[in-house]
Order: sequence, then C-alpha cells, then structure tokens
Amino acid sequence: MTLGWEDIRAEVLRRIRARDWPPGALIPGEEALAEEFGVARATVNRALTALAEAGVVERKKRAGTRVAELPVRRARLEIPVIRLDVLGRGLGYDFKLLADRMAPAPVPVTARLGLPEGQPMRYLETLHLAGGRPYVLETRWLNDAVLPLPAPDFAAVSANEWLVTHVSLVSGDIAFTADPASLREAEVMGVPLGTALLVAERTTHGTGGPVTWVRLAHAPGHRVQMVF
Amino acid sequence: MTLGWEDIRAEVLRRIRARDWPPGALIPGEEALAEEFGVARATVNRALTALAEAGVVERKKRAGTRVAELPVRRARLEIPVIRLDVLGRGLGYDFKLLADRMAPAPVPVTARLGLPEGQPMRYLETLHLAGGRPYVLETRWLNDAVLPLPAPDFAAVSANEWLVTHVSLVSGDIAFTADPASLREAEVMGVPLGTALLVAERTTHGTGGPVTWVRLAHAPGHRVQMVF
DNA sequence: TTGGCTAATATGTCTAGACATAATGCAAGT
DNA sequence: ACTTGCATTATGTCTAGACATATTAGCCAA
Repeated sequence: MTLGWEDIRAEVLRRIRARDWPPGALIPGEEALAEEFGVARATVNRALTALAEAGVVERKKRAGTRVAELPVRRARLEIPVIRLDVLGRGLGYDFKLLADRMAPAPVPVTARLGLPEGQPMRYLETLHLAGGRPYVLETRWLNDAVLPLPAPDFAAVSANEWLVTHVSLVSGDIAFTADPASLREAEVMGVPLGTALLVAERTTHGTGGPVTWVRLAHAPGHRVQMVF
Repeated sequence: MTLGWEDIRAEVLRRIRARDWPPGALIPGEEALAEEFGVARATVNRALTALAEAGVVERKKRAGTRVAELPVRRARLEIPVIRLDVLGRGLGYDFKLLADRMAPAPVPVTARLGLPEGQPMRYLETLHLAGGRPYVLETRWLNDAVLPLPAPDFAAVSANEWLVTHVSLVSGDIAFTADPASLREAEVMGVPLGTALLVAERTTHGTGGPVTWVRLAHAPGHRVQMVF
C-alpha cells in the first residue's frame, strides 16, 4: 500500500497533536519526511501546504516548517444569497423594495468605502420575506459608477442577488453585531422597539473600486452557522 | 517570461468574470489549457484546484470543470483565544472563575454533543475582563472523560485557552445569535436586563469524542469581524 | 423501457528531477 | 560596533510522464 498526500498530512497532524512536535518546534524538512515515508518530496509538500493553509503549521523559506504556537481555529462562513437561504429553509421567498433614491451617503459609509465625504450614492432599502414574514431588512448604499450596464430594475431583481452575479467582487469584509431594533426596524419588521437583532454589516470592493456597503438586520432568533 | 500557476488562476478568473465562460459553462480541459498557456498540466491543475477551493469553479472527474452557478462567497473567521483578543485591543486581560462543578448537563447540550441525556458534565462559568470591565461571559459544559491528564486548575488557566493547546480538536461548529441579556448575564456583566448581546455558541469534537459546548455572551457593542 | 455492464475520458495524484526565491547567518569591510 | 554582501539552505514552483479513479455515455440484454 502506497501513501498519498492525505496520509502524510494525517500522520504529521497526529504527531503534532501527540506533541511529538510541540507548538513552536521545527519539524523535519520536506526531504527528510519524504525519505521517511517513502514518497516524493512533492507529496510531502502538498501535505504541508495543506496544513499551512489550515493554520496548523507556519512555513518560511530557508527557516523551515514549524508548528503554529497557538493553533488558531478557522471557521468558514458561506455567505448565502438571501433568496436561496430562505428557500433552503423550506420557506417561500419574496421581497419588497421600500426605497430607491440617490442621496449623499453618511460619513461612516463613505469612510469605510474610501469615497469622498458627502458623495451621492444610490440608497436601497429592501425587506426580504420568508414565508410571508419579515426575514431581513437590507439597507444598502451602492456606488452606481462601478455598475455594469444595463442596470436592472431592483424592484424586480433583488440587489443582493444581482450584484453577486454581475459585479466581480475582489475583496470585502463582514462584521456581526447584536443591535437593538431601531424605530424604523421595529416598524418595518414588526418587532418591539429595542428587540435584539443580529446585524451583518458588509463592505465590498470590486475591480472598478468600492461597490457597496450593506447592513442586514435579521429577524429575532436568526442564527449564523459555521463549521470548522 | 514564463507563467506560474497564479497567473493561470488569474487569467481563468478574468475570463469567468468577463463572462467568456458564463456561470454553468464547461471550461476547457486541463490538457487544452496547458497547451494554450504553454505550461505543464500540473500547473493548470494547481490553478484550477485553487479556484475550486475558493468556490469559483466546480470540478468532477470525467465531467470536467464548470463555472459555479452562484459564486458563493466565503469568509474566513479566525476564532481567537479571548486573552489574545483582548490584549490585541490594547487592553489588560483578566478573568474570574465563577463556577466549577459537576452537574447533569441540560438536554440541548447533550443533544448537540451526542451524549446521553442527563450525563453528568463539568460546568464552568468564566467571566473574561478587558481593562477591568466585563468582556465575555463564558458558560461551558465540559466532557471530563476526554481530557488529557493532569487536568489543570481552571481558576489559574482559562478553559478557553487550555483546551486549545491541550485537546486535539477534530471538528466543530459555531453559531452567532443576538440574544437579550438574561437575568444572570445582566447581573454578572453589569448591563440592563434584555440588552442586545452578541452570543457565540460552539460545540467541539475531538479524537476521543465530544469535548465541550460553550456559550460566549459578549459585552454590548462587540463586533465579530471577518474578511473575504 | 429499464437496468446494468463497459469503454472512454477528465480530473486526481504521484514520481524524479530541476531551477527559483527568500531568509538566515557568517564573513568581510568600513 | 555596525553594515554589507554572499553562500547556504528550506521551501516554492515547474516539467514531463505515468497510473488511479470517478463518472458518464453508449450499448446490450432482460
């Protein structure tokens, strides 16, 4: 039986877990491991590269591979298109466009996107419904300048979904907070003022520059689930 | 100038973005791309494998490589050790062990961990402080049976930190919710009852079986930040 | 028509060897 | 003492070729 890169990865991981190679320790070089396991160096490389991506080891040229001091655990979040998220829960999906106008963007928004203060942007407010009940209130500032033409009718296609398929996103960040429902949120979503809402705030940048800032206020009880 | 796998990845990505290869389309085989770019097939494979990991394409043997229908965006969360999280914010860290006792675990906990109902587990309640103020209230049920010996004194080392370095975690999940502060939370953290708190709930499994269930209630205003 | 076998094919992985690149540490010169 | 430069060395990447494996399409039989 011949060993594959996943076997090598598993065995190296086992030794790290077993503290044969404790945190901070330098592990043998690829050449040495290749000889020990009777495989080519490229195979060991594949295994160690995977472990490095997982954050278990840190690799530096010339310096070798060492066991990460604090094995930072990484979890992956798959950011869903809201429509599919809702359908995936077995509920009917619908949405209502509550606002669509040009307006000067507030300072926190322009600051995060790296745009000049007071820049006019497109403001969209969308209420996403699951099974006829409010699911997410989406508050979005959109940089019209970077959108490919023709721009769609956001009353017919949700911005959430159109952007994913039509703008090449380069980078972005997402932050979760727990906020009390604002007056507007309470009214639109039909919850008492001050209810604890899970809020996701996203900024995204595309090849053509900053694209959008969006705040998603989720209905009470919403869970954002991730695995690692 | 010779092309590397990152160049190949970038060019393939560009064509997908440019809709040369629209969502759902089959892209040319590795062999064909290798010839076009004048590189070895292994180099194209490296590039396409990376794109598949990023969720941009989907690959199946025999069926070929196709552009993902909805480019699911993935964000990565680095789950921090609370002490380092606090120190990283330039604040002093401390913690208080509020409870440490054996007790039958509640049903939701045993259910998530796959343990028998009413299983006695170790219950730990820890208040983490940042700059002397409550930062996170940690409520933990611990499966004593899978812990390596000697077990430490959790009044001296926080369970949060000790587990990371001493138990080999295999898998787990984490969920975020926004919950109103309970009576206990309000009292311990010094916030009004019902304040919106960002709550992280984690279960972790190790090689020896289920390890722990933990609920982290964060002080108001806490942000969990991720990039993609 | 349906079910299952078979051959074709694209990706997955491996080998052995080579060169590229980046960090390190030592040595030489200021 | 301090800096600069170079040799060393471990990882990063590439090539060319090979075999493994999963999946599909097509064919044949029940």
